[in-house]
Amino acid sequence: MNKARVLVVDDEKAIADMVQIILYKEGIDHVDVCYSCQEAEQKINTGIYSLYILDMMLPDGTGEALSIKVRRRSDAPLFFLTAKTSDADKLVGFMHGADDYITKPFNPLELAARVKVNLKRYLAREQVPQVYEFGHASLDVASAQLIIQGERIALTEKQFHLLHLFCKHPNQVISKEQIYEYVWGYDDFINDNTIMVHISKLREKIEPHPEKPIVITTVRGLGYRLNVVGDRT
Amino acid sequence: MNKARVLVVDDEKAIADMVQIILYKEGIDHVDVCYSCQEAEQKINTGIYSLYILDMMLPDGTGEALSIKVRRRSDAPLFFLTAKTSDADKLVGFMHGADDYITKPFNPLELAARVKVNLKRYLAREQVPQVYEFGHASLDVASAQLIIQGERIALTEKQFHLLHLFCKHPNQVISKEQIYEYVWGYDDFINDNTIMVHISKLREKIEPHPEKPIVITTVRGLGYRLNVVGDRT
DNA sequence: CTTTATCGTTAAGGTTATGTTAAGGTAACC
DNA sequence: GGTTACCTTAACATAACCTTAACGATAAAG
Repeated sequence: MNKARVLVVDDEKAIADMVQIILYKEGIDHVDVCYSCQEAEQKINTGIYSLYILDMMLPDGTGEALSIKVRRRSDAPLFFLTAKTSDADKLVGFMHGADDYITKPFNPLELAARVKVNLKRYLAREQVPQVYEFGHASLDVASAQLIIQGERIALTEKQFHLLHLFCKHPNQVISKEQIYEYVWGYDDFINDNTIMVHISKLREKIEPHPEKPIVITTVRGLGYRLNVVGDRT
Repeated sequence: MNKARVLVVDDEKAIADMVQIILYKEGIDHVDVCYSCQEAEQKINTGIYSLYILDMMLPDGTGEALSIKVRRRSDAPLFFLTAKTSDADKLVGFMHGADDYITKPFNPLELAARVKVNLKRYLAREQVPQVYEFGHASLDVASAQLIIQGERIALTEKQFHLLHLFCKHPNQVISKEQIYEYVWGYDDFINDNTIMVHISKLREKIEPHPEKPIVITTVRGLGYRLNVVGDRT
């Protein structure tokens, strides 16, 4: 939700700013506001937004006209803001292009709830399968499998958790205490050696030459490190 | 839109029937109506609906409880009907599971518009396959039958839901908790072993060599996985 | 209303993969 | 060269899993 970007267009500054504040309180940091169609069109053309809130009546155009431009750039959810006086017949037409509509004056909590529902649904759709790349291999988290040259290799539970931990913190030295805490949990004490054995078994699967590890290297006295070249964390 | 099926649950017969008529006028022919949770649960479990409209307060339960059961079977849009007196704080919580909420008394045109918007979006993205293919077999969802080399094999209810869950998330490790939640639900506690027995019986039907499973493989300590690509474990 | 069949669950016994331990070995650092 | 930290192999114990069979509930058939 935090990476979502919302555009609010309303010529009444008080309302536009209020919407911004409401959404900000809901943890949506990027809320852009503008007060005219002209301004709005430029921003719409960037296509970076995950949700649009458009007033129906603007001094230099209509929200409906704007919505058409939005739909050319994006299929993100689109809300209309409308005065309560507008007759209901119109709303059916408006809803054709919109995902929701809010009548003024509106309940801030309702607005927030509707925005969040739509954002969640929209953002969920673009979630990609989580795959970490490192060196010549990659880890498919969903299936708990290693992928090396297209071949899928099974991992045991401990091996998977171990590798998953490394993938979450690439190029970082991870101490045995951290490993122990993440993979085994707080309660039990286990032998140092247990970790080493598991590292060893893991290296058999991911290292081209397990006797000379380059993917997971040991850092004496500190821990282990997963080496990733093109690191995008 | 004509193939859409909508379920309306409200103990006030007048309202439920009115909703049915409104939607009928909009060209939605299949609108099922029921007046209690008990009735509703049976219909929900069929999972055939493309949209749900649930009253919050029912004589034998809450709409929220029903929504949980809906979400186990379907990700179709879900509306809440609520009395206007309900304070707005609650609505935020309710909206977590819902896609929209309507306050009574409601504007028929608004209801129709909201339903159509959500149906359109859902049906457009849906393309829920009626038949899932995996390995040498496939699952026909409509008839709850396995198809192996043209031969149709019956599945029991639990076997079907189990396999359906796997088909929805191919190549993903599914934990016993997830299986339990989807197939059995929150209410009861069941033995781990129950799941194993059902997996076993399912394997008898779909595996070429049940003693050496390749379609549904177990991932020790994590769960089970349906393998749809030609990979071995 | 009784019988039959089906299905889901439980219990028991067997199997195996997996994590751990222990022991001998190797590389790094002073 | 001695000490420390780490690596690897193989054996072992066991938790996790699989299967069979029996039981009880529920629905269908007689």
